[in-house]
Parts: sequence; C-alpha cells; structure tokens
Amino acid sequence: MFSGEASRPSGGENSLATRAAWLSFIGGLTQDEIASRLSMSRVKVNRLIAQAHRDGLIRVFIEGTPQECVTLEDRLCRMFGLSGCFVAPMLDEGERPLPVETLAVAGARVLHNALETGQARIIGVGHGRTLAAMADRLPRQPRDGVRFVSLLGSLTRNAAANPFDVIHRLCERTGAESYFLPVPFFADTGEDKAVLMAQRSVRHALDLGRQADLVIAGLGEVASGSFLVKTGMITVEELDELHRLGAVGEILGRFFDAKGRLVDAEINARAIAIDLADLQGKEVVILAGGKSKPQAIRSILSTGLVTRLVTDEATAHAVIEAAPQGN
Amino acid sequence: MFSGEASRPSGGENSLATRAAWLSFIGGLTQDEIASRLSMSRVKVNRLIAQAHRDGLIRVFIEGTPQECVTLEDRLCRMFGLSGCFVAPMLDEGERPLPVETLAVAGARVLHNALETGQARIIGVGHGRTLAAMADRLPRQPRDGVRFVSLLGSLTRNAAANPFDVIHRLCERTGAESYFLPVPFFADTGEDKAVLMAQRSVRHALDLGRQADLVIAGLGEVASGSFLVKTGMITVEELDELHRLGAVGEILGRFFDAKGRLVDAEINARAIAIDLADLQGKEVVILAGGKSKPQAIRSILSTGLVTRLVTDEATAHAVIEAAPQGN
DNA sequence: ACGGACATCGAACGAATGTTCAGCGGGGAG
DNA sequence: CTCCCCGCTGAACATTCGTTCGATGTCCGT
Repeated sequence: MFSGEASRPSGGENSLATRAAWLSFIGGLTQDEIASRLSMSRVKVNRLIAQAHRDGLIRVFIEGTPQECVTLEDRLCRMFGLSGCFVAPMLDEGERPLPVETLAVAGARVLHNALETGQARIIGVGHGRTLAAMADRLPRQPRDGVRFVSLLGSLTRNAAANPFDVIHRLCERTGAESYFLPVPFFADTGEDKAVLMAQRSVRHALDLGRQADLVIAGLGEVASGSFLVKTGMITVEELDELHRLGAVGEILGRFFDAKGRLVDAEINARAIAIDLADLQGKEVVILAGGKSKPQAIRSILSTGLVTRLVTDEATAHAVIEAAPQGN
Repeated sequence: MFSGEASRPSGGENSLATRAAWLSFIGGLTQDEIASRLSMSRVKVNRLIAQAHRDGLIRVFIEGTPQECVTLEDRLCRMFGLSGCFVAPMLDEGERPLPVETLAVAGARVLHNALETGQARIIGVGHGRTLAAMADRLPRQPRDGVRFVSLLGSLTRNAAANPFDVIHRLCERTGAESYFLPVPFFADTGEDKAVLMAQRSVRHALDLGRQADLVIAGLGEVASGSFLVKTGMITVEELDELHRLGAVGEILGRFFDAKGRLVDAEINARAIAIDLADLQGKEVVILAGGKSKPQAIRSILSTGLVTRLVTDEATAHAVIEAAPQGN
C-alpha cells in the first residue's frame, strides 16, 4: 500500500550528510553553527552538504508560473550557446499564429532594460510587425546620447511596420536620434543596389549600424501569408524561388535555409541592408514566436549569429522539441 | 469568508523573483551571473531571491533520513505496530516547545509523496497549526481527481489554522476539490450537534470522509496554553473537566486519556467530527511533536488507531524512553 | 509648485561559503 | 621497518552572499 520511504539505505556517512543538509536548508543554520552542533569542522560540514547536493538528496521546488519558462530559457541558452534568453508566459490562449502582443511586451522590457542601464549607445533595428508593436510598448523615457539606426532599407509601399516606422516610434518615445536608410527595402536590380548603397546617407547609416552595440531584429517567414508577401515587398515568383532554394526564414532582409546559410536567391543580392557578417561580436537580439517560426528560429540560432532570443512559451517548446539532439 | 489568499497580484515582479530563484537554486548560477542575465544589479537579484524566500516560493525537501532517526523510526514502528514512521532530524536545539516548522516540512514531504504516487484519492484532513504550516510547505502540484475533505467542524472564531483554512490552502496548491463542514467546531449542546450533523452538506462531507484513503491529523494537547484554549474554542471550565477526567490529548476534536480511550467529558459529545471508529482500516497519519506531546502520542499510538507518525527526533526519543518497557 | 514622506537603488563592507593545499596518519608492499 | 600511496583533515585563501547606508527618485498632500 503506502510504499513510502520504508526501505531507504541511508548509509552511515550519507546519514551525516543528510543531517547536515537538513540543518542547513530547513533549519536555516549557518555552517558554523552546524559544525559546532555536530562537533566537526566547518569545512567538513561544507563537504557533507556538497556531497548531499551531488547525491541528489536535496530537492528544490520553485513556485510560480514562470518556472516552466525559466526551464525553457535555460535549455535554449545551453542548446544554442545564447548569452541570454527570455521566454514570455503565454498570454494568448487563443490560436493566433503570431503572439505579437506577448513578444512586444517582452521585447520592450528587454530594450527598456538595455536603455536603462546605459549598456547600449547605438542600437541597430530591424523591421516587422513585432518590432513595431514593441516600439509602441516601450515606456517613454528620455535618453540622451542614444542613437537608433535602421539596418535595412526603409521606404516601401506599405507605411505601417516598416523599418522607418519602427525607428520613428522608437525615437519619438526616447527622444533619441534616429537614422534610417532612405532607400527601398529591396533594390530592383543588383546595379540599382550598388548605386543606392553608394549614397552618402546610406553609407553613413550603415557605418553607424556597424558600430551598434545592440541589434534588435525580428524573424520573417517564407510563406504566402508572410508579412513581406502580403505587403508586396516580394512577389510570389520570388517566394517560389526562395522555397525552391530551401529558404526557411528571413532576418534583416536576408533569407536563410534550414542550416542558417543564406540562400543563393537573386533577391538576397538585392537586399539593401547591413551585412550579416558585420553583426559578429555584437549583442544580437531577435524577437520571434508563433506557430510558423520554430524552424526558422532553430536555423538562425544554430549559426551563432544571434546572442539573445525573446520568444513565447509555446514556441520555445516547439524549438526545443523539434531540435536535433546535437549540441 | 475566510480568504487565506491575501496576496496581491504582482505578477510581473513575482515573476522576476521566480526567475531569479530558479536560476539560483536550480540553475546553480551565481547571483552575479543571474544579474547579468536578467540585466540588473546583483543586489537586486539578492533582494528578489530573499523576497521569493519570504513569500514561500521556495520549497526544499531532503531525501533520506539520518541513521539515528531511522533507528528511532524502526523502534517506533515495532513498538506500536505502525505501518510507517518519519522522524525528522531535530532543528531546534532551542527551547521552542513546538517544532512546527520541522513537522510541517516533514509532513509536506509525506503528503507530497502520497500525492505523487497517486496512492490517495480522498484525503481526510484535521486541524491545527502544524497542519496549516504543512499546507503552506506543500509544493504546488496540480492533481486531478484528488479530493480533500475536512473531518471536523470548521467555522470558528479564529480564522487562522482552522480546518477550513487548512483545506483551503491544500486545494489551492493542488487544484483538488475540497470539502468542509460548514458548522462549528463544537456545537453548543448535544441537541445542536444532532441538528447540525443532520445537515445535508455536513452528512455529505462526513460520508466522503468515511471513504478517505488517507487521513492526516494533528494532535492537540490539554493545557492552558494549548491552541484550542488560546483561541477560545474551549473554556477553562471545560479544560478543568478534561483534566479531571484524565484527558491527555485530542485528535480530530475528541479528547482521550492516557490509555487512548475517549474521556467521558461533555465536550466530547458536542464535537462535530467524523467518528474515530470510522478511521479503522484507513491509513491515518498524525503530525505531532514538542515537549508537551510525548504522552499524548504514546496514548493514541497504543490504541492502534494511528498507522503513521511524523514527529521530530527529540519527541521520538521521549516517546520511546517514557514508554512502558513492554514490547 | 513645493516639500516631505517614502520607496528604490547600488556601492561598499562584513559575514558566510567554497576551494586549495600542505600535512597527517594508516595500511600495504617491498 | 621503511617507504610510498592514498584519502582525509583543517588552516588559509578566494569567492560569493547578505546587509547597511547614503543618494536618488517618486508619489502625494498641503
């Protein structure tokens, strides 16, 4: 019946360890006090407790919802060598494919922190709905000496949620200076791109982008329902080509495949944006979540390009579970 | 109503505390590392962890029992024919008469185990400070299909540590259903008791209690400083009568003498609680310890009513040593 | 607006904890 | 018996933790 702990070995030495651990963790005594109570040196008490710890005699439970999230964060950090990770508790029980709201709040918190602590002076910014929402969620906080710079072309047919808009909102809320690229998202041809990239204002902004301490970007998907397609940034033909070449996601205007390598699509050569190689060594944060994103997240994380991930609980689960066991 | 839950929402801050605590205790990170990961100062991390500790978000169990305690457990089991026994290493060298903390942790461990292994579906619950503390120490663990039922009257003048409160906390932590008797602890007269016992809700709860797989109760003492007296549940006159009749302890609202027999006190006839005879054949666990309890423990154990004892080391010693040498 | 009560923050310091290392002693082989 | 090996021990040191205190910010009432 009640098969409790009737048969527990409890070896001699182990017994002392248990007692020391009990006094320390539950009794809240200091190791010195335990030492004198058990008539041994403090060092020995320390060793006993360490042993109890190694032997798994100590079970710790942490209350609270975010516990699961923290678990996920930890696993993601270790799995992909991230320097940081934030998994937001799911807000939207509903099946909206993009938990924009959740990510926006979480991202705003991350950015707010970075600003608050003055860690970042120049901040590179990507594009996308999530980033735009994040900018909206950022508390107003005047920040002198901070500069936001867009890392990609700005002018598009669609006014909402383009890089210019994101930058605009950010600088409005912080009073920071903002820089953006007064050129299209994608040039029409490779030659056009060269011309546009040569513009002084573009060069200046890109130079600034290369000096950024912190980069915040979203992650685009490659699907007919994707943001880029729906807003007419890329055509269905281009989408087809991307699919054919195995593209699974997009970051800062560049499309990459399941291994995180840039695909050889013609459109990738026309993107007017900072070179991804220039991000090496920077703190690169991406905000990404939703049912269609796990694979793209996994791919880009595996490259080591990204140092921080902000996502939601469901997506974190999906990323971890679908990940190949390696690394 | 007796709302045991006075905690403010504080989702955001509490969430941070949980994260910090998790990273510290489970992740094993140093506070510096946590600070940099959460982008805050180390001092703040320290404060968050301290807060988590204060709020009781952190539960620690120690597996195993020191050898000396195992010996005591074994002797108690054989001496009183118990099916199980748990002797907690003593914490309070000091002179606190009631090692509530120790028993609470130990009891929580026992209950946690019972829930974990799914051995108990319906659990009868008594009253008292120790049980209330135990409920507080129980880790949150959603358990479907488990029902807690109070075995005695609930409504009293004192809001804290009454059966309702214990039940309430337990169900809050496990998500289980809870049942309690919406009547006083003691009826004013025997007739009142009959009326109250006839209430459908009372009958229903008591019926459920009779089906319990597991019963967890405390052990009350008969002294002017006892919990029941101090909270005004029984008067000094009643206490005197109990003394005169040789009462040495109380379990589930009934007072018994040194031989474990219910005393013929008038108050015993007014207690609104499950009949002790209905506990026959059940797993009955009692949590009891402290300098004033050994005699009561010995008496009740000698009846065979109790199948499991959770106590502290000092009390275990006292129970064994003062026991009549036989067997 | 002003000022005061109050909360919050982080540098700094002392306490507690974890780790290293030289010394000790027992036991086995030569 | 001597020597070496090995594990244990605790002093000393290094790291981490917890608390205090003054500074700074925030809220609210006059």
